[in-house]
Amino acid sequence: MGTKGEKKKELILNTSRELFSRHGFKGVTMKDIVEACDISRGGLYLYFGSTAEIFEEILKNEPYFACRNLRKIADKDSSISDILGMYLEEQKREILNPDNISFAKYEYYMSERLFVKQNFLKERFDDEVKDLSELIEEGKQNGEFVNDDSLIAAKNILYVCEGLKFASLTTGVTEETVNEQLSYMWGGLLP
Amino acid sequence: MGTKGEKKKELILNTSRELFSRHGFKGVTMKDIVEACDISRGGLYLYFGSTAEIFEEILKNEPYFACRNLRKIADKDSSISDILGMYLEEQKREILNPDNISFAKYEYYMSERLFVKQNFLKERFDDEVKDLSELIEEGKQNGEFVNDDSLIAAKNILYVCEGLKFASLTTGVTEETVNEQLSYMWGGLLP
Amino acid sequence: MGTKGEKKKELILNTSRELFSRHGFKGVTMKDIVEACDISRGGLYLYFGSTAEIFEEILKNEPYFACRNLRKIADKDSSISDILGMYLEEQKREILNPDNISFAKYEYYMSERLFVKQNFLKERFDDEVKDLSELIEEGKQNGEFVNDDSLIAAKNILYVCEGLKFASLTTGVTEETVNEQLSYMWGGLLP
Amino acid sequence: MGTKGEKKKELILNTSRELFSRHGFKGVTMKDIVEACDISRGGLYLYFGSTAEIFEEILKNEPYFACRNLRKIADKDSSISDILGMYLEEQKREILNPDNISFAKYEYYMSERLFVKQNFLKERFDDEVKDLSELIEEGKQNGEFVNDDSLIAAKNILYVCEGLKFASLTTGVTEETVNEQLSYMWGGLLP
DNA sequence: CATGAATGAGAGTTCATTCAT
DNA sequence: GATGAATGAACTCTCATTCAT
Repeated sequence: MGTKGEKKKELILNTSRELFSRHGFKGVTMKDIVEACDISRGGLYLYFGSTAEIFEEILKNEPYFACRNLRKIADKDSSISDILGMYLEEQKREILNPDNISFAKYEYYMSERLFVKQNFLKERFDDEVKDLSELIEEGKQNGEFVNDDSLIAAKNILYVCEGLKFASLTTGVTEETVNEQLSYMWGGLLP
Repeated sequence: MGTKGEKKKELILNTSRELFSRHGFKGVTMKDIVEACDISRGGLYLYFGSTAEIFEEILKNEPYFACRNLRKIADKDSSISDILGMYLEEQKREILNPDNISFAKYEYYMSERLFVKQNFLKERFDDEVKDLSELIEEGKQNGEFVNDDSLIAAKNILYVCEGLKFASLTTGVTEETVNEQLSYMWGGLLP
Repeated sequence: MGTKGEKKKELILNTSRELFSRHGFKGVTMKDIVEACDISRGGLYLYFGSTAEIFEEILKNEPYFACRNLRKIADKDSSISDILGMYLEEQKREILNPDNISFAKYEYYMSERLFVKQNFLKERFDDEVKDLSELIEEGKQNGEFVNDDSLIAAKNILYVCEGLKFASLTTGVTEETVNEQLSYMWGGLLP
Repeated sequence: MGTKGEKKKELILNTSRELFSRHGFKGVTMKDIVEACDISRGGLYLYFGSTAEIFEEILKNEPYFACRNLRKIADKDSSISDILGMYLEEQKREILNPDNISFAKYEYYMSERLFVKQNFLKERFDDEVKDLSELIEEGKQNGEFVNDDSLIAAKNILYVCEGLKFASLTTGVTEETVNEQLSYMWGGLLP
């Protein structure tokens, strides 16, 4: 169990996550958080000094790496294709639903100009590439997939998804377009 | 020659572009622009009603490297592959040397996401898709390329490039990574 | 025919009257007038220095005194009751339709604190009282009306109408209420 | 005793009332109030969001002299006529000695006319009509008064008084005029 | 620890008024 | 005369942040 202080911190983080997902990073003020949490202004400042601080904390706590997690929850007898299919389904969901903290995340890194060689986003991305490429490699080993370089293929999938996510925010994408693209990538892996 | 009003507008746009490049979209206020342009508060409002309005105007004026233009400047005896190669070279250049205002652009679309739907970005993107798919289709007709659906392939190229551009600003990408991805896409088109 | 200058002045006054009727006195700015007249800012200032100046000019030009005018346009064989009936009809119309310059007029005198012994409004009101009382007196002479003091009766009618006009702006009045009140006053005059 | 917040609110209302009385409704800005109260800009907004809000609150707090109250303080053996007489005396007093804030009140309702519909003024007026008509009805029952419809008669009295109050601020009214009108209305009730 | 009233800097916006052309 | 771009003062409103209780 957590102390009272930990519980309040928890409350702040959970509530703020909801707000950031809905309104983006810059769209949430300390005042908004105070009101949504129904705590006092001073109370919030006891735990966090700014929205950026809260946001960073949220990002650290984010359960990331859908690919690795997927393998854990997948049935014993799921094929690699099954797992990749589930992964792409999840990506599709994220692309089509813009009320997602990942957009606030991008916004945050854009506006704060936190472009550093080894930043948080990069770590996550690299992890994701690694695990996805291992998945594909495995599929290649057991004959499900055919491709030259699993690492490049994995990156390709992630870049396309990234591009689609951005497009979904700017120009909009239809579900059909997403399906087409996912199928196209899929086609590049099959024999 | 431009009228006095046009010159003032020009001044505002150029100065603002500089500011947005340096401080991002949300980092620039109407007041900042007024001061940087050394004009009066009211004077600015004669031309633009908000930073968003100014920013959109700047984006509209940004030169972009259309596929269509390439065909015009290409040699008579260039093959379709040559032209596509040039196009991808240009994309690579853009990915690896992002203009400073690109930061602000992504930031803008991330944070303003609820307000944009039918915009000029979409138009531009659709044009680009159309031209690129026609190019690929032509390559298919004359046997240079092999692919099922030129439209989907064109979109794929553009989404990957978008993903790479975005990544270049957030996580960073090496030239090698860009090369790999462009080759990978290229591979998907060849017989 | 008027000179060019007089025509422009005319244009300004007519257009402004429309605006004041719709938006009240304080609801109209010099800018509004400039735009509605489609003239230049400087042009307006050549003729009038402020909205108050324009408004005063409009009030001066107002064709007032409905009672006296009514008698002129009434049929030869109209009875006094007929004329009074028409007069009250007109009052009713003004009470129920708040898009009327008379409200702007009150607003103006309220906000400008132009309460002077012998002001414009007082003159008009006194004229109205005089003519209306003469009308009633005439009705009394020819046996249509019965009342003690025509002057007091005339004032009564005007004060009730004033009260109703104000109520129409603040609490609202139904047509039924207006009818009741007009009938009630009418009843006080009949034998 | 009042809480600290209530005291501050009190301070704001009292100070604003003074300002509105002196400068009218439109003549007072939030800034003026802030300065007069010697509080911070933000501090004022904690309590009220606009001058209109403050003004409405002031009007709500204004004591008014209800017919109902009169009956309570009247002698046991006062006749209905006595009570009505007292009521009209009070009205006369109000007409001839308008509070300074009355200017602002009329100005407010004149200029804000589009935004008000169901408001407390209406409630108050309706209450007053009800009580006054009951009084008259009672007088009719016991033979003191003779009239067709007590409700209409009550409204008539109130509209005349309203008209007189308004006139007292714009064109001015003499005590004699008020007396005449009150007598005239009185005459309409007597047998 | 916790509160929430209070602060004050600063952003946005409007408009009367001027003045070079 | 006529124009309309330009000015700048003034006002509204919001928020991060502090601090007495």
